[in-house]
Amino acid sequence: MSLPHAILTALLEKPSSGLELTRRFDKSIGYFWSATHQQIYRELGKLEAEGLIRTLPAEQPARGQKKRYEVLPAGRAELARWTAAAQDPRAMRDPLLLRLRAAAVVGTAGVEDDLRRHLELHRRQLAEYRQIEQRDFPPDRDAPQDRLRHLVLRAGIDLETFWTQWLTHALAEFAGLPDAD
Amino acid sequence: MSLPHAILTALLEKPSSGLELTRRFDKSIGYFWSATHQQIYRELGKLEAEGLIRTLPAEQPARGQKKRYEVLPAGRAELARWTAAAQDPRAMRDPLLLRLRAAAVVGTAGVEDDLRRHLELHRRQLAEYRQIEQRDFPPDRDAPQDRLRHLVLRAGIDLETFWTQWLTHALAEFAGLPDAD
DNA sequence: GCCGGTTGTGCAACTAGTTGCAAAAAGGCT
DNA sequence: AGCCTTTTTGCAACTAGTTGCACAACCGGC
Repeated sequence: MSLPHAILTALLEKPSSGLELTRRFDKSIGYFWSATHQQIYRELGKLEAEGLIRTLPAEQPARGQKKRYEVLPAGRAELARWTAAAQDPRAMRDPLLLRLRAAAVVGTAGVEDDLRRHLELHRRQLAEYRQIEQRDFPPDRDAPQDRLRHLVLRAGIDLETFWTQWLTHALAEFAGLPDAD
Repeated sequence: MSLPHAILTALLEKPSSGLELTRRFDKSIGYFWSATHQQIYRELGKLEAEGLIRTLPAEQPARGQKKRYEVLPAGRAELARWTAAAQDPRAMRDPLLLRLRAAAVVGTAGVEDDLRRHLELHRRQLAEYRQIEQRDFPPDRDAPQDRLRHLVLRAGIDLETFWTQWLTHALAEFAGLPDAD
């Protein structure tokens, strides 16, 4: 039940059309909660039907026409409610770790290359986060909103750092393993 | 498409009934790929229909009767194929980080308590992993299977370590924030 | 010998997320 | 004006995961 709240957050940060939201879910918010444009359009429809958001009037509404949405008071209230409510951490599901478990049983052939590829991807993501940090969070700014957002970005940075380190370690381990069958 | 392969891996490690699998998905494999018993039973049916696993004969099959499954050669081949195939890392989705983004907009009321709760949960999980490490991976054992499984466990340990550190840092940050509204 | 809890299996209906495709509008080209 | 491409929105059908419940067997106590 997080997608609607991700959208409410994004719209509160800045009212947007479906496509603009889609773009923003490819970065920023999307780094922590990814979504495709179909999910977004469908959810926008639901949220509007529930009275949590509305389209900004302005232009005539027609197919292929930009519709900009903004959050209504009820939407903000719902987001505040959800934010304050306790939630259990979601169960982990990581295909890569699963694959290594499988490789322990059926052999490691082919895995190493993909580990290298993943390492490269995580390095890239880490570099991107670091760039954002430099751009958006210079040392002097510390309004509460900035500190919270910086905290979230920090989690991203530290997670990518973990993956690059772990993958490096894993590849070193593979180098010491007998040949894959 | 990972659940069937998680099950194949578990069954190769040890042939089991549906319930035994369910129990093992509450620990071990389940730490990296969680699944409910309904998912498991359904998938066992599919895998059997596809000829990747079969029930061990032995007892008479009846409702409420333990059925033990084992992996057939086709199943092992499919698992090897999947293990070797390249896969993209899955997009991140973390409700907690999303909540902090939302909190930056609608206020931090109520979040802090839940952060503390999460910290406690992650600490517990970390302690459990460490115990497993001590029990299953004494310093001298280093068969390739053990090294791979240890590597996976290490990822779990490092991830939980990251979360406890990050949550600790987050709570410290909260302490320095103006009062939540 | 049957009664009630536990064990083991499973169906049905639901929510969440993905994939493939298409249609309306806008803008450029000639 | 007519055509082509890109932008923006959206439907439909699918796969994956969750929730709630049901039903049979088995196991103990009385």
